[in-house]
Amino acid sequence: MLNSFVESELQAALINAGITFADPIPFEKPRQSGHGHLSTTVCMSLAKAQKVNPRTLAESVVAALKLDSRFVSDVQIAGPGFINFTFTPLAFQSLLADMVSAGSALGKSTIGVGKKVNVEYVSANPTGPLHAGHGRNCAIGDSVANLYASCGYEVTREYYFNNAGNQMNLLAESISVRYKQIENPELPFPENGYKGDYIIQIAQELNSQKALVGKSQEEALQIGRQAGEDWCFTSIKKTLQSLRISHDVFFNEDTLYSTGVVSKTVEQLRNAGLAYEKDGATWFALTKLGGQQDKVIIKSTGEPTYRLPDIAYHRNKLERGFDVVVDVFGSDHIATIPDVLSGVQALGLDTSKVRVIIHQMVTFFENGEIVKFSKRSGNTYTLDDLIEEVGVDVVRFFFIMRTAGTHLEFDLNLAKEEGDKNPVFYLQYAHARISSVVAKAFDKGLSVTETADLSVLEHEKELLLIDLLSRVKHTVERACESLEPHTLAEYLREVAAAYHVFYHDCRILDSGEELEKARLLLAEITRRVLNNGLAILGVSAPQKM
RNA sequence: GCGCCCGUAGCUCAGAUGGAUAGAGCAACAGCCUUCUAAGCUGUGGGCCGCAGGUUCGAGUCCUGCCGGGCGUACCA
Repeated sequence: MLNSFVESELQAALINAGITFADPIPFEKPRQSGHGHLSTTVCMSLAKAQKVNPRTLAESVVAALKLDSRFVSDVQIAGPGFINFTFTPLAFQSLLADMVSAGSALGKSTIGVGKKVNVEYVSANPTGPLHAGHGRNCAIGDSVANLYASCGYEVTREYYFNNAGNQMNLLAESISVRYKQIENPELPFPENGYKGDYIIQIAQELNSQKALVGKSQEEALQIGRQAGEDWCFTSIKKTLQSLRISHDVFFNEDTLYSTGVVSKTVEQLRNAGLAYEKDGATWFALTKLGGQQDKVIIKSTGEPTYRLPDIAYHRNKLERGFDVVVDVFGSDHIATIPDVLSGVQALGLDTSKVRVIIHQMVTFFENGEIVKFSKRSGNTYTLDDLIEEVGVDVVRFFFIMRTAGTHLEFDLNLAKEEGDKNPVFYLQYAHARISSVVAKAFDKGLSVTETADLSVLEHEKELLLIDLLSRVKHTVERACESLEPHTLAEYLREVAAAYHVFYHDCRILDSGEELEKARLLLAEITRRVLNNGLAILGVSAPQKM
């Protein structure tokens, strides 16, 4: 980035002025072109502590500033105390040269090297196919995992497979009734049972295999339950596969019981005086930990509530030695997080390693109308349906392009539009355009030459593009650290826009022997940035469109 | 009631750690292809950044209180 030409010099100048400034120096890109290429507000933010006028401080800093005039052509103090820098084309060319020599490491960071991160996402209950709304969790989680990988972390992608608990009983019950209804259609279906057609399908399969013949009710439920779990697991995995998502670990909830982690956890909470019996249930004394109210962790029926296995599961993840443990949850799970973290902390584990992404819900719109989906009504709009309708690239991009904290309006009409209105195509088109030029250059015997003379790149649009491209690593790091993949999507849109402008104003092929090579290389670097970025978002980068 | 999230252009949304005249896409209007992909580019119009205080040299951004919407607030997950 352009910062690199002035950052250490500014530090030195500040020290020279008797000021030690531990934080990184704040830089920003001025909105107005008259304010140079880069700006710093460091004098304004330091002025108060130093009890000096910010402009005066800026003047003494600038006076002490020893900059390389090959790279920096102008330094101005402006407004209340901004220092604005203008750079020479050589500075930009040098940034581009760095990106060329970075090779396959372009846009990759090393901030996570040697660290292990676990990203848990999707984690939908195996009680049915993934529905369209699940797509947001899938896309966010997978992109975050990709971001961590791009930053050098060793990433474990994990799916918490909730195959124990009440909802599985309900699944078994639903299948069992559908099975019996084959003989006796009048039999009432459980009011809160899973009403989707897939339940009928599973029941019919069991029937055709005669799997329940001669079985007791209890055995039948068990078989139905397993059949349901298997069906859902297969269905979910298939959907994830078409979304280009592959988990390293499917963590089965029931192993928390079979390995005794759950009972051990209850025991520890009891010993710590944080669990007690009341009304036949076991309660978690959250009020002792600053919570609003105590919560049940084992029901009077003897079954645990979701909190207990969740605590045990987080304990398990932390004990596996991850430096960072990321959870991706929908906002409907928001209440559980503080409870679980309190529990984990009470067990003596370091919860500062846990980072939670909470995304808001998704509303699907079509023809200006809200489309309502109810998993249990049978009128299920599945993620498969959505993928089939709009394509994987659109699904992944639409779910990632907004900040997780806001409600997402998924415009199905826009998503289905295969043209300029659709924001995904804007990015892909830029990539395809570059690929096309590179291919065309190849046809005329010209290939991308990494040793091209970059000194011919002086056009304003070329410099703007280079400036933007040089921010790729920083953007990836920031998106990763803030767990906000949408900032990468936004960045890529800017890159595509800057390329389109460059492409429009600066002819590449036949622009002159040296210029042609240099511009072709610039285009290729842009292509790599787009390609890598799209890969992080799980979107394909087509050669042709 | 309480907790968390969100209120920015007609619509959908961006707005780095507080910075200079608040941005993009869509929609509307007007231009640009005998030349590398017009799925592109350029221009015009469009705003009490929910409201009211506060902190600050400076607030869309931080604090408080309202108003409006969402999600929670289970011996469901």
